[in-house]
Amino acid sequence: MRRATARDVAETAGVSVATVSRVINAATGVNPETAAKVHAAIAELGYRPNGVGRSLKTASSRLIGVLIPTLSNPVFAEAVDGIAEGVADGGYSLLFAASDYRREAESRSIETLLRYRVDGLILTVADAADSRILDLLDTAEIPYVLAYNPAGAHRRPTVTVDNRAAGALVANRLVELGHRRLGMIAGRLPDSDRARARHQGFAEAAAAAGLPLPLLAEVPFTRPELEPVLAGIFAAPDPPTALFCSNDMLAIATIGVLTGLGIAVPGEVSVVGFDGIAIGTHLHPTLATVVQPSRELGRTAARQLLRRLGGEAAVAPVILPHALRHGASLGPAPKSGRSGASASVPPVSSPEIRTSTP
Amino acid sequence: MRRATARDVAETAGVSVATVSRVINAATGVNPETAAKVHAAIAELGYRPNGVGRSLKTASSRLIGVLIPTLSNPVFAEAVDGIAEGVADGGYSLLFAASDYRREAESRSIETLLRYRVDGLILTVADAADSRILDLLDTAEIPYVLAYNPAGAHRRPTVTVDNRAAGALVANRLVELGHRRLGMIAGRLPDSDRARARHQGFAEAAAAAGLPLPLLAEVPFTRPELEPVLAGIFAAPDPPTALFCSNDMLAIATIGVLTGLGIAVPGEVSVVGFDGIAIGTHLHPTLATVVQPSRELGRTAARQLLRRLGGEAAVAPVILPHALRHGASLGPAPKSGRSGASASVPPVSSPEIRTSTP
DNA sequence: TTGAAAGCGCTAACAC
DNA sequence: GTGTTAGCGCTTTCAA
Repeated sequence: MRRATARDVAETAGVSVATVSRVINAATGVNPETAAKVHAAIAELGYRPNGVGRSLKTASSRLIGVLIPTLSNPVFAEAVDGIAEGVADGGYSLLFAASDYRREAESRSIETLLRYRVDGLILTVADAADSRILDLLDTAEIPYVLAYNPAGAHRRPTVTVDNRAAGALVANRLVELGHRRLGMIAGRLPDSDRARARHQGFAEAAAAAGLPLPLLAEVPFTRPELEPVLAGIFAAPDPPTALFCSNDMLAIATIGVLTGLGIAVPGEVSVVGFDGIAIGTHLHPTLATVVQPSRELGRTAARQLLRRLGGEAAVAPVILPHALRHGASLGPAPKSGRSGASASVPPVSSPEIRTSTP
Repeated sequence: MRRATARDVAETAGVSVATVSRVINAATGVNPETAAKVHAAIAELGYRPNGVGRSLKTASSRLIGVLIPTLSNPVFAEAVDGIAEGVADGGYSLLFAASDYRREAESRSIETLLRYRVDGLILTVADAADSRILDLLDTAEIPYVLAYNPAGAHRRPTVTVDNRAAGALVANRLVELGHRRLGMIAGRLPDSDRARARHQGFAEAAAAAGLPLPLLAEVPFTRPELEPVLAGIFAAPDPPTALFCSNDMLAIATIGVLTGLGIAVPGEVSVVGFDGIAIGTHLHPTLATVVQPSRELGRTAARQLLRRLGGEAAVAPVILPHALRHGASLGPAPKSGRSGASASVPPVSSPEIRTSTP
């Protein structure tokens, strides 16, 4: 049976389609009796307004496009849950896509979302400062808000934390605990401006504390082969006593591999993650990490976008607070490491910055 | 600047809109030179076909609606990732909604998805056997495939595991380990037919082994208050020595609360979860659980739906294999429990069913 | 308060 | 191989 249209309703109710439209849209100026007839017809026919027809006419789809790297990382899943919450108030629905951290997929997915004529977009891209597709969105004046991507010279609207300060916070905390040889395990830096900002803050703070340049190992975001990487690092002389991982999933995998290699965490090496995924507190050892408020971040991004869609001019970046969560994966530098060099480490003091002030 | 339409492209290229449409849709029977002119015009104008117009004309949106309880549980996040993978091949996009386990939200969200004229739906509902909204979908002949919901007398297409057999598998394994007093912590049974099926299999197998009726505690799916529940259970005489939780998130929370109460896992009580979320193997203690292949489940649901959309008649339910994953949260029954009754437990043997044969 | 009619952007007959 | 045209379902002037 053909789906009922407004025209069918009109005929059944003995009115015109214009009146049906008015009733559906709760417009004023409809005789209550007429409205009742229309409602009766709607119920009788099981009529459901066709949003496609409406979109075509009104040039507004009530759709928000969402693009994130992957739902398999809880940090993004939680943010999307937050976005869904945030846009529901405005009566919007979510058109979803995942890029799997691939830049071509990023452009392709956004193109697809645009074909559906989404009213706006919420995106986590590889690099907010260097993105052809964002340039295109700017040119076409298509409203969007970034999530997680750092604010910067690009002046693009985003909701994020201060990744650089957070990276520095981790380095300073490690220094306080007596660590002198630091390392960072990160997803490929070109694929993540967040990871880059975290690394920058981390390296800068290490330098400021008079430490040697932290070791840096870049791995693919998807299915990273950590075993050879970590085995290599810890086979070399003077290995790091602390590793900062650019996200929690990586940190969890790192701890697993280290343990498998017979390297004690945090006895021989401390591990700190980033994101603060909920499960971290239940791990063994519990995961030390920088917590960012993902659900709130998603909600805020949604709110910002709706504001923009509501007519407000370009919205400013929002920097949400982050915090270092202590965990059992983080401990003091070993007194006698694999290289026994730690005896020469002088005590170091560093500013007590645990939480950013947004 | 107004968005370019096919008409603009036609004028720029000096052809008709019909030709533009043919070029866009890679139709045969277009002179290569003409096609080149059209492509040039498309590039010049930055034209992007309007999917809304197309949908209206073709009565097909190339949209799949997805409704799940929440993305905060990795079991669903992974499935959605799988769905996204699965529908991408067919050129479909995902319209996403979360019900937060609330039945009203379920109906409301599906109604919304239908307004967008999705071509089909992939859903996890509270109860597949008793759902007004599914009745409606059946009546309206709107293609859908359930995910996770058990197959049953309702004869609705679904992709799932044999939840009842899996529940029995857990009970039998517990019996093998000498447990005689079993308990189950579940999300509210009316809100989850999966949890009900798992409970049924669990209770049946316990009965078959001659055990007393397992204790059952139902808690809300969202932010369950486990502390008073568990404190109550373990303050009573003869508390269970093993708890089966209806999902991994609940199991993780349960272990946390038990530990906080000073009850050793698995020393005093064993805990087994359900879902097999990836992180489970990194927990402390590692989580014993029934693994279901979530990503594959999502992919399969997508494939089944596409098949249905491709013209095939009603698709049959698909039962994917499950497996019991051992973990440190599961151990033998304590020799001398809090009640010292275990000495009278006779040795029990049970069938060696570890994996279903789908 | 209600109706008639135009038209949003596209595709698909059908004609040439 | 290409153009003309009707119309998908809806909203929205404009008239009555």
